[in-house]
Amino acid sequence: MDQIYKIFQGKSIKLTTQRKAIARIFLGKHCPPQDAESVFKGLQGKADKATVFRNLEIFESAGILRKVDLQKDSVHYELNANHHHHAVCTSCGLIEAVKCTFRKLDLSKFREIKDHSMEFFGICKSCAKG
Amino acid sequence: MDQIYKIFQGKSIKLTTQRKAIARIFLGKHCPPQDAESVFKGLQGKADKATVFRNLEIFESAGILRKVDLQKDSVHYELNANHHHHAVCTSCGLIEAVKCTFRKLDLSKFREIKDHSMEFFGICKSCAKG
DNA sequence: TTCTAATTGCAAATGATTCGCAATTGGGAT
DNA sequence: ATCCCAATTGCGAATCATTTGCAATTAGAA
Repeated sequence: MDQIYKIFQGKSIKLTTQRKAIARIFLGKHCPPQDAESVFKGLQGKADKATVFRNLEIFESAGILRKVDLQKDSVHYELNANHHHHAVCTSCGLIEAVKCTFRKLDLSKFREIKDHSMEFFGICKSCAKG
Repeated sequence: MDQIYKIFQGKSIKLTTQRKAIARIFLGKHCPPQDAESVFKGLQGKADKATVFRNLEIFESAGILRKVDLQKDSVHYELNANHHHHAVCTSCGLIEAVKCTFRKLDLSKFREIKDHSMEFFGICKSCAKG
């Protein structure tokens, strides 16, 4: 549980009960990327939805969470640790974690790359059978 | 100009004036990824915005366009040809095309990968100077 | 414990995208 | 070339994710 406090260490963010509850959700084992709606539901009334949106953004700025783009209608976030990517089944939504195979690239117009996304879309074995 | 007709060849999509106008935009030289709003503006009244949304989706299903995720608030599309990726300047929005450096990966739960995204976010040289 | 700036909840505002439906139109059949 | 009809369009209203204003609450420093 003090994993939660560790997360906020050194960040100038007040430790509100809402924030602890939100962090707790992302700290769950194998927690898949979450959007505001799913976090809000997971909170079962422990925080307002606007508060969830506000904090997802704050957590991202603080480096606690990172944005994940799964080509869904809403923005997803996950813990910013154990850098990896995702394969998403476009049929059932299943998400599998994927190692990063990113190689150096040379860009003529850029000074510095700070982040990158790399997601894969396809059909999982289970849906392929159906 | 008949490049436009070639695009629709073999697809069961009616060649409306609106669709030709939309296609023409994407066929422009070095056309960066466009969202519905920018396409709509580019059309200067030649099509309704709902028509733009509908056709971007139809074009994508037909394999004419592909979705690009630039971590902006709206969905962007570009011509589905010359497979490549993007580097986006998070300060000024500049987009540079990037070669695909995607390597094989092994997925345990997937039968088949149909598509992938890989975008880079950073600061361009011009913004770094400012 | 007190104080104050940060944070929250609520409700209203935005902005992107979608939908319903009547009017229009492309393109095959005649 | 003309007719016909399903596909497509324009318009406006609806939806959905996300943001914002503001008064009430609260964490944490003094």
